[in-house]
Amino acid sequence: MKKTILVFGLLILALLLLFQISKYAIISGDLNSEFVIATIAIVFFFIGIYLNKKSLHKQTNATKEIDYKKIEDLDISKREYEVLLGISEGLSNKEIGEKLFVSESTIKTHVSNLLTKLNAKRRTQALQIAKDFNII
Amino acid sequence: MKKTILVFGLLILALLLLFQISKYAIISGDLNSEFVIATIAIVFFFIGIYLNKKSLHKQTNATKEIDYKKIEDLDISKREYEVLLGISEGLSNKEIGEKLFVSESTIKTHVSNLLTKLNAKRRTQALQIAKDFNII
DNA sequence: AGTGGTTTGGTACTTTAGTATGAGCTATAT
DNA sequence: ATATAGCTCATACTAAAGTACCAAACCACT
Repeated sequence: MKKTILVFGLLILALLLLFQISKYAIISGDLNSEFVIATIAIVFFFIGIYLNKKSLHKQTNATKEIDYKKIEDLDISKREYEVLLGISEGLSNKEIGEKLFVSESTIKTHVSNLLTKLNAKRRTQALQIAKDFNII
Repeated sequence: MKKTILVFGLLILALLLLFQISKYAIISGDLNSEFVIATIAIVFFFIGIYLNKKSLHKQTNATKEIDYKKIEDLDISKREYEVLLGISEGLSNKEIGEKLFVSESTIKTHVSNLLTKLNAKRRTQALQIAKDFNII
């Protein structure tokens, strides 16, 4: 939000600056009006592209970004979240245990708690729910 | 490609038109130069936004589209693909069977064949691979 | 020093998942 | 007509996954 205001502020400043430049240029006859207008058109054309790319990028990223607040709301601990990531990579409990240097029993406990917190019956369902919540 | 050429052609035409309009407007003194320049700036600003939005939209859709050719390449049958979708919804074999009106045994067969074709050890891994291949 | 939350891990058990194999049934292409 | 491929289903089995319960160790906070 603050960035948007800043960008538009700079945009207005640039616009005013171009006004003055073009006025003097046309009056003094140093440059012809076509050239000034073409320059302005091109500059604003690319400003439009640039701003749009930024805002669209934010949107697409926003849907892909992880909702860390949701993870907290669901009361999922750091370790449980690591296990969830392991599941999303298609690993077995044993493999997740090896990756995190703990026993398979521990992973089972984490998975069981995760399923309760995500209100899922299976790990595949947990993945689906986690995706809906944008936490993976 | 053809559309791009058309759009840029129209863009150039619009530019030329604006040149003429602005020239006459400034010479005849009907409009002041600030107004003309501001109009041009705004018009091209929005043209930039519009064109960018279109091109970006195509890109984001392309990456999300399902690669049906890849499904064929992997030799995945229609029924097997339906089972894969069931898995991605987090359903159990039994639930997938109920959804497709076949027995759990049948689903097990399909799943087993799917895992072989996707070169996966588990259904969760199959999901991960299927996502990489853009087939779900 | 005690409390609460997290992490760890074990046992014992039930439930799913997955494999291997065989077999019957269709539609379709040769 | 007879392969061929896909879909169906069953049995019997092994391997994971998941539940329930318990308990110890740890860390941060008061």
